[in-house]
Formats: sequence, C-alpha cells, structure tokens
Amino acid sequence: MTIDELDARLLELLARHPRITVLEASRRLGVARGTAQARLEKLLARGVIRGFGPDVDPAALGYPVTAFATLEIRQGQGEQVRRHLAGVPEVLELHTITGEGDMLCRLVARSTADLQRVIDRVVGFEGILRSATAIVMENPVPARIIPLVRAAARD
Amino acid sequence: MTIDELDARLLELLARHPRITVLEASRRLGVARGTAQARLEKLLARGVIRGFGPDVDPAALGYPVTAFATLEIRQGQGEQVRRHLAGVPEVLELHTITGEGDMLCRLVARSTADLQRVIDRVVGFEGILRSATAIVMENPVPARIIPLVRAAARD
DNA sequence: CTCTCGGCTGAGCAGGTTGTCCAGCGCTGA
DNA sequence: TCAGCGCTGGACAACCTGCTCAGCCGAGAG
Repeated sequence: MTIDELDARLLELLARHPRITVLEASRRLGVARGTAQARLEKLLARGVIRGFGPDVDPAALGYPVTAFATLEIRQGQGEQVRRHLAGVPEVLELHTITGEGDMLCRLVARSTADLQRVIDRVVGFEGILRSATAIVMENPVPARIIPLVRAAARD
Repeated sequence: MTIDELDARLLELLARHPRITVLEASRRLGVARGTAQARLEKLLARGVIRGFGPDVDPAALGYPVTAFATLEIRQGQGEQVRRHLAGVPEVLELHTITGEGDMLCRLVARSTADLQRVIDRVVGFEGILRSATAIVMENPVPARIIPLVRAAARD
C-alpha cells in the first residue's frame, strides 16, 4: 500500500529530470524497461502520482507577489464563499481550516499595489466577515516532495 | 514579455493532458509542429514553465493530514530556523511572511496524532518562540494555475 | 516604397522511444 | 509441490523528437 525503495528512486528521478523517458529511467535505475514502466503505471493508478502538469511560475506570468489570506466566514455561507473564491483567478489555492479563521487561501498579484485590488475582490463578498493577509517575502523551502518520498520509502 | 493566447492554450493543454506530445499538441492547437515546439521551448527558457515534475499526492504516500503552521522566530535566528525546517521531510513548503508571525509552513503528517510528533519536531528548536497550527479540513480549490494563465493572456 | 527580420508553415530524415507482446526465471505463500 | 507475481531480456511496428530547409507573410526600418 505504500512505496518501496525502487518507487522512491523512480519518483526522485522523475522529479529531478522531469522530461526523462521511461527507457532512460530504467537504465539509470538498473532495471528492465518493463519494470520501470510497470512501476510508473502503478504509481499513476494508485494516485501517488497525480500527473505531470507543467509547473508554471506565477512570477513569470507577471504575478510576482504571493500572499496568504486567512478568512473568517459568516456561518452557513461556506458554499457561496467557495464559489466566489473559485471565480477569482488570483486565488491559487483554498483550504478550510481549524483554528483562527475558517479558510486560508494563497493569492498572487501583479504588485503590492495590485494586491490591494485582489484582496478587495476576495473580501468583497458579504459572506466574508474579516480577513488577515500575510505577504510572502522569501521562500526558503519551495514546494518539495522528495524528502517526504524518501521518508515514506523508509518503512 | 508576457504570454499570448497561443501560449495560454498550450499551457492549458499541457495542464489538462500532461503526457501529451508536442506533435499532438500542435494538432489540437491547429499550428505547425515547429511552432508548438518553439513556443514550448520559449516558455521553458523564460521560466514560465519551471518543469514537469511529477505531482505527488502526500496522502497516497501515507500522509493524509495537511496543516499550516505560523511560526514566530527569535530575532536573528532566521537562518538557523530555515536550515532546521529544511531538514524536516514533513515540511513541504516554507515562506517568510509579513504580519502576524514570521514564517508560514505547510506540513503533512500520517494522522492527527502524528501531527503532534511533526509539530514537536518543527518547534523543538530554540530559535522558534511560538507557533500556531491550522489543520486543513477541506481543499475546495486545489492548487491551480489555469485561471491565472487565462487572465495573464488577456492583455 | 522596398528591404530585412522574425515568426509560422509544411516537409523530410535518422534515431530514439513507446506500447505491446513473449518466454524464462526465482521467490513466496498455500 | 505448485501457482502467482514480479523482474528480465528481447523483439516488433508505430510513433515522436530533434534538426534542417525553403517558402510565405506581416511589421518595422530606412
């Protein structure tokens, strides 16, 4: 139900050399092509690998500012708020959370000034009572998965 | 310096059918193969597409619990804290932020009980003064980029 | 107005890769 | 002892990639 060492090495190879072919991967892993191919298919079938979507950099698209907004929602307005936020392109991700606030979303904007526009649009909805924004300055650990894959393979 | 309609459609195709070939993409876009290939290369060269890394689902790896932790750091300890957190596999992402707290990180754990272990490990470092954790319950808007790509292409 | 540049087209070619078979082998559990 | 399962090594046709080339077209420069 989990992954083994070979799966982990395959995932690492794919993460490090995204455009690698199955044949080349099998060579580097020291296994037959059929094996690498079967492993890859199983990882996809099990949902371990969701896909190979292009990793697009919002900054290169003209949206260099990232922020996280914590939202407090009026009771019973959750569904409407979700739909509202899903309609804002600058909302890249939305979670419902425990603790302070009810939702957490990741936003991008063209500039800090533009961030105001985005936030106004985000909170300009009657179901949203309050919001707190944190602007991202640095990203010391960019989204990563390999260390976790290694950890998962170790059992 | 930004992207045009054709770039946007190519990005969408790649996002929707990640394993599509350049040839097939050119057919669906109604352009010559060379054009699709040149566009893709430019998107990669400009950094709009960072790569095609496998999109790994932590839940399928045995880490179904996601949380966000806001950390307050002791003055001048930033560098050490970053290194500390970079060494924790369950830390998938780390940002330095403005506003309440100094850093925000995304964590995963094997269970809510296991989350305690992860948080203990995260905050078990002298440079970290306080932390507030928000557990993710739902993810109404999973990480997405296409709406933003559309918006970026519209100018 | 004419020239040049950049981007797109359609085509071709060699070489590598994919999808799909197959037979054989060794380990594991019944 | 046997069946199942995963891995190996090999084979094949179909397909895609990287590369090159000549021609076409619109935009901007002179």
